[in-house]
Amino acid sequence: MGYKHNKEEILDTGYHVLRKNGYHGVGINEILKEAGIPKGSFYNFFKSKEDFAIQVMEHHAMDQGNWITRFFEEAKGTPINNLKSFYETLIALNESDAYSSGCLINVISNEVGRTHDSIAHCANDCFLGWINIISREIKKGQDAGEIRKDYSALEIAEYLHSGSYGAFSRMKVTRSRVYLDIWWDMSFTFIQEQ
Amino acid sequence: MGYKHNKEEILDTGYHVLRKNGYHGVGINEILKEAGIPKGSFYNFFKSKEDFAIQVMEHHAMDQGNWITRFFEEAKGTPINNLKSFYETLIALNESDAYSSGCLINVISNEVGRTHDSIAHCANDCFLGWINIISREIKKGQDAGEIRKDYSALEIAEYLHSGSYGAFSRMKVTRSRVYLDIWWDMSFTFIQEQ
DNA sequence: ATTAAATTAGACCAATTGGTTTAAATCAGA
DNA sequence: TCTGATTTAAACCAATTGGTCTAATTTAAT
Repeated sequence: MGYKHNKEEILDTGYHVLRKNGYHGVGINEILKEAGIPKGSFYNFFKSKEDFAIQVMEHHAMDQGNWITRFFEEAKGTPINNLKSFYETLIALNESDAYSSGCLINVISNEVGRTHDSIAHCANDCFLGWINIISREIKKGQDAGEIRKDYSALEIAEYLHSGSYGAFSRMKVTRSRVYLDIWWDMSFTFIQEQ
Repeated sequence: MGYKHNKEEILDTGYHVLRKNGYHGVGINEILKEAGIPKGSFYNFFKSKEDFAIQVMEHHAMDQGNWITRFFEEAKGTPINNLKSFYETLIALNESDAYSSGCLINVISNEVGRTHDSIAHCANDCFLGWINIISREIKKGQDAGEIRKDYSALEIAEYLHSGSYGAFSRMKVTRSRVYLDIWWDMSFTFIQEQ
């Protein structure tokens, strides 16, 4: 049967609350209330708030990583078209909260990346995981002659990652996807084989 | 003679402290201690912490805007080379704190852009100011035949802004400029006239 | 020199912070 | 069914949070 509460659901609540409020923007008590668990359970599962945040990040990174992998597995188009629709989907996902939140890892790492080494390190690991998956599809695009080869697949993946994250940050202050769309259009023009 | 303390020096301290710790990562008392002013003076100058943060952001945006303007005025090269050395300088500026902080406006807006509308709005205004200055140099580059013309100067400026900010976020979690360098190299390859 | 406004100083406040503690309840395995 | 570990529950803690308040001091203008 198991106990009343389990880590997964606390991590899930944590994802939503931290993404919206950031790390210092929300207290443990509010997370507890939101998740409907007592404080004793929380400190039974997590040794500190920082530990909690890291586990939330890792959990989300895994979920998201699986989602990206599946996306490319199931995608029916050519590599560059799959990449285009991947980012289009990623952008569209932000409509649900009026383009106000952005990526959990980006929010947290920008906030406390300087003061919490372990969180900065964890964030980078999360990013690298996603970037590696995406770079494989880029490699396919290069092999198919769709994507330019003067930069490596990994470099292009890093480049797309940086670009999209900057545009996501801009999305957050404008509450609109227009800069993401500019980024998307220009990026895919730039990386295609001439 | 004026009173003992003035707003400028409090705003200056605020810039450094907020850039390092974020908005919720530092309390007013610590800012007060750092700036060496009593609480009464603070609430005489600023009506709230949020008001303070906004004024810090605006003050920094103006300083930085003047610096960018002067940079291009004094730059001796062709437009695209001026832009290259501008971003190179911007990146190099982050060596002093081991690439751990990044841009104040980016940090604050990512942290509380969702929960503090006025801060999000202010951040966007700050960005637009800088982007406009940069886009004028891009326009010169287009007129000189150095920069591609299939996107407007403003679009390219927005694109460079997003890209660099994403790379700055990555800088923060890796404590290194490598992704900024990748971004720099690729971006200038992409935007140059073919 | 007088005055009113601005500034300085810091004690004070209720609310909240992350975290600890203790005890009861619940579980899986022998 | 007994046992030891895990989980639940919430009272409790010192420290800190953003902010208020009052009084003293300093300033610039009259």
